[in-house]
Order: sequence, then structure tokens, then C-alpha cells
Amino acid sequence: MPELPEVETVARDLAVLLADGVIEGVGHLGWPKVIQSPSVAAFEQGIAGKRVIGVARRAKWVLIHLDGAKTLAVHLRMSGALLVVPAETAMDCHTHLVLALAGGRQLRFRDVRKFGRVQLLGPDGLTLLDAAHGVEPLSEAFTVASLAGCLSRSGVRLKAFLLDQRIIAGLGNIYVDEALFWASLHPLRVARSLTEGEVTALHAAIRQVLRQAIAWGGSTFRDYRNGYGKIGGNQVHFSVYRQTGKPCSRCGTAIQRILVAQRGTHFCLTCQPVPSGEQTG
DNA sequence: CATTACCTGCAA
DNA sequence: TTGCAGGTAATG
Repeated sequence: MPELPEVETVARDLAVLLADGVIEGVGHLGWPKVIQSPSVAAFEQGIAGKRVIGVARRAKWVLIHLDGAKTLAVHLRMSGALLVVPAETAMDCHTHLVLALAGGRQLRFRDVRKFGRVQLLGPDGLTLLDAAHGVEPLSEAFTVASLAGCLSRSGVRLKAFLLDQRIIAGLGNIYVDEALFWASLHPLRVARSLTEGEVTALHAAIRQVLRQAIAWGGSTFRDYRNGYGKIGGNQVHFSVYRQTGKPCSRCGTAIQRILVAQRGTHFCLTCQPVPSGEQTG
């Protein structure tokens, strides 16, 4: 499910739901592999009795900061969800980790595909996680000039460039396709081939599609839920993602789907042309 | 750079 | 039955 807008929505929900909350301990662990580090025993021991002091997002990670300089870091991968519910709420077989909260509530991690992971990090682990990721695209540090610099140093195609979390953090398959459409750029364009005007358009498109998606509470086509278990609202605003064969909202041409970097890639051949003489693979 | 692995469920 | 799905790490 989650790209930047979905993770941001979950983090904002949990900031409210978990404000001043206390984690009493692990109430249920149905799939031990969900705990990536430290060991299950150290995780259970390290999390018991901790108070939540804040919730944030970095890249596609939800960061639940605890007292004692610990951070519960959660990556939802494809189908994970973090939910705060009353303890008596029915649980299904896809709920892999339950943290008991003081006051009769629970923080539950549910994940149909079991790709999601949870870590309990100290300060050093948090620094490493941060260092492994590129610029936050909604931050002040993400400028046209910084994007131009990254693009100029890369010979890969735009689709792969934008999916690379080490360069820009938080974009995924949905918002890469949407941003490229709004910037009128073909996904197979080579990063360093963009003109100044194209870089400016891409920068604006990335920020616009992410801001719009956050405003709608993220995109749900299947598994994504916010911290309250509700679906997002942005999926009805897709221009190209999963719109194969439908008419382009701008020109009416049927939306194409191709495979790029092993990912389904959606675009309008009329609005996002490959310039003559450029590489298409 | 491309391919495979990790998982389950749903639609064609 | 096959292919495909919001992601990433580990392989050739």
C-alpha cells in the first residue's frame, strides 16, 4: 500500500491516537519474522512500559518515538496497516503483532502479504535509517537545483530514478507514474537528458501529486488503511495509474501500460512523448 | 543492469 | 491456472 502520502497519513493519525500513550507490552505475535531487529526477546523487553513521545515519518517508515531513546520503526511495504483499536476488537489471521496500550487499547500491525517489518531502534539505528534515504520531496531541501543536480549525475531512466529511495525518499509506483504524467515526461527518458524546463516541471509535479494525495488521505485500491482503519480518497483522482485503456484526461488518447524496471508503468503516449533520437530501450 | 525471492489474494 | 499487486533486499 504505502508510499509517502499513505505513510504520512498513518503517521499523522498515530500522532493523535498515540499521544502520551504507554505501551504495556507485546500482546500477540502471530508471525515472529515481522520483528526484523532486535531479537524477539530483546524487542519485547525493550518496548515494555515505554511512553510514546511523538510519531513521525521518514521516507516510507513510520517512526514511533518512545522515551528511553528508542524508536519503533515500521515499514508497511505492500499491504501493511497500523491500527489503534479497543482491545476487544475482533482480530483476524493477518494481524501479526499486537502491542497492548494502557487504557484498554491496542496498536495492531496487520499485513496480508507479510512483507512489512518492525524494528526497535536506538539512536545509532535511527541515524543509519535516515542516512540510507535521500531528500524528503516535500521539504525545503528539495529544490529545482538539487533535483537538477541529481538528475545530471544519473544515466538511468526516469522511472527507475524516481523509485530509488536513496535519491528521493517516499515515491513509489503510483506517484512516480502520476508525477511523470503531470510533468509530461515519458518514463523511459534518461535522467540526465532533461532540459531546465523539464526539471522544473518534474519538481513541481512531484510536490503537487504528493500534496494532493495527502490532502485526500492517501490512495486505497485494496489494502491501504489509515490509523483509524479507513480507506483513503485519492484513488479516484488517478490520471494514469491503473487507468490502462481509459482515455487520457488531457487529450483522450488511451492510457498505455508497459513494464519498466519490472514495474507496471502507466502513461499517455501523446502527452508524454519520447523525443526523436532519444533512447527508449 | 536484470532477475529472483519474499507472501497472499484476487481477477482475468 | 496464470498473472498481477502499493516494496525492497539479495542475487547474477
